[in-house]
Amino acid sequence: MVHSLTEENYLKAILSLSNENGQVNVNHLSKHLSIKMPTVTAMMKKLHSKKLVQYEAYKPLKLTDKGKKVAALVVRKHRLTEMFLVEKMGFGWEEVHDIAEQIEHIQSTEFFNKMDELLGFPKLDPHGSPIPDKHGKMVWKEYAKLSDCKKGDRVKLTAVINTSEDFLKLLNNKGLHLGSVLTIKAVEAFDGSMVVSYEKHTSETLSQVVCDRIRVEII
Amino acid sequence: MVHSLTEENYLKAILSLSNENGQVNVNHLSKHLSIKMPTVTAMMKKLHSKKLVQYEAYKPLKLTDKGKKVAALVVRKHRLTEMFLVEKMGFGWEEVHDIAEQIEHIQSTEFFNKMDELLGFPKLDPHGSPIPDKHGKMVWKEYAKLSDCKKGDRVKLTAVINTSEDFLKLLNNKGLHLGSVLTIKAVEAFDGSMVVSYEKHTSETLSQVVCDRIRVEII
DNA sequence: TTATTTTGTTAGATGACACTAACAATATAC
DNA sequence: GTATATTGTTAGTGTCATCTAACAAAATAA
Ligand SMILES: [Mn+2]
Ligand SMILES: [Mn+2]
Ligand SMILES: [Mn+2]
Ligand SMILES: [Mn+2]
Repeated sequence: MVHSLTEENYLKAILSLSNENGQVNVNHLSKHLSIKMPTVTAMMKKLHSKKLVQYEAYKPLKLTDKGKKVAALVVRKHRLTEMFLVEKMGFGWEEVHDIAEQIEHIQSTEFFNKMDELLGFPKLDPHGSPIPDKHGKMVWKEYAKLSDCKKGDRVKLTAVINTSEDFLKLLNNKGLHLGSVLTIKAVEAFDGSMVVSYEKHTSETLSQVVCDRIRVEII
Repeated sequence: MVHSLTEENYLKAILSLSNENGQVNVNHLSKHLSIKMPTVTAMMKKLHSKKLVQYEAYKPLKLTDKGKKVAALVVRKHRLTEMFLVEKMGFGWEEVHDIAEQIEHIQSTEFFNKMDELLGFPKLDPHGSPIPDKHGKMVWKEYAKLSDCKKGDRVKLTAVINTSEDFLKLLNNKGLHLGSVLTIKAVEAFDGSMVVSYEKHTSETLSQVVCDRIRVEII
């Protein structure tokens, strides 16, 4: 069966909210999608009747296995697209999310399989997030938040948890990218900001909001 | 202003019908799009109110200059996409139309400009049709129909007027492609079929329906 | 020139997806 | 444990793009 662009966006949103927050309710979803709650409720009933979502009034939302798979396959198309745009078309990692948000709804398995092949079957997208396989299987390697690290830690930047243009441009401006190796020189108790050094940068300050969205491997 | 996918498809259809048939009426459009006439009438009123189509009840349909430009820019996106799929992604010319039909509606000028650049600003798509420029300007070089040629003519295949998978597979099966140089050995008066030779093929028969859809340059 | 066929319009309905207003249930604060 | 705030549902509307049924105009044939 094929699903509408709208349905795909709802399913993807539920998957991503449940990955980051655990529970998902109508209100979260409503805010995340900028769609009013009554509309969300109506769509949940529809997706429930299609057996994509477990929905009971006033209870938290859950994807069924079927719904999880559909959502993961949309995520696959999104992340393959972002990778293709960066690796094969020369876009910056800060430019690709909005385009991928549209292309993820193209209906053509050959198109995405060709991307996959041309990219050499990548495991991660340009922001360090895992690309689900053809069956919707996704392996999330558990990384640490930069904001949870301590003074003196040496860490490698492995993923970013926000793909907005503004956030990624900030990282570009500071010369930070996936693979950057940082040393934490100080953690400010007052505002949670960190002073770090990496490559040619001997002392850069990152605010807590920024550190919260950066994932690292401690090395 | 931005136009819906549906509106874009109507505008493109009017442009392409007026290029091939001269006049366009509600009935043609209805058949071309497989959409019932009352729906087409309603959309013509809407596009008229947006000043994209000149519409008066019972009169033939005409694009305004504004409508022509919008339509041509959709055609540009379609043809750039087809070219990109063939040249950069390794698809066959028979596989790309349906994918391009979807991707032509992606909203991102940078995406299509990047394609254009990576392709080296091509003038023609994989089927020999001209790619409109950024302003919607399209130059149609006037080619002859193969079916209008005479016995003894030597011609170069320059374009195909149908991009259905079945038609292009037939050409693939006969080893015909853009650039093939054919010699017309016979024209059958009975059914309009032609016997031609080219490359390693000393004698192939092409039916009139096929010859009608092939454009050539006489050399 | 009248009859028939083809083409086009109007009217009314539907499904998908959004909204606001009003009310109801659940969670939190006092 | 009641009061308040938050979250969620129901009911009723609206827009977009589609449809069918019925009728009307224009083109074609007899
Ligand atoms: Mn993204
Ligand atoms: Mn999307
Ligand atoms: Mn095409
Ligand atoms: Mn299209």
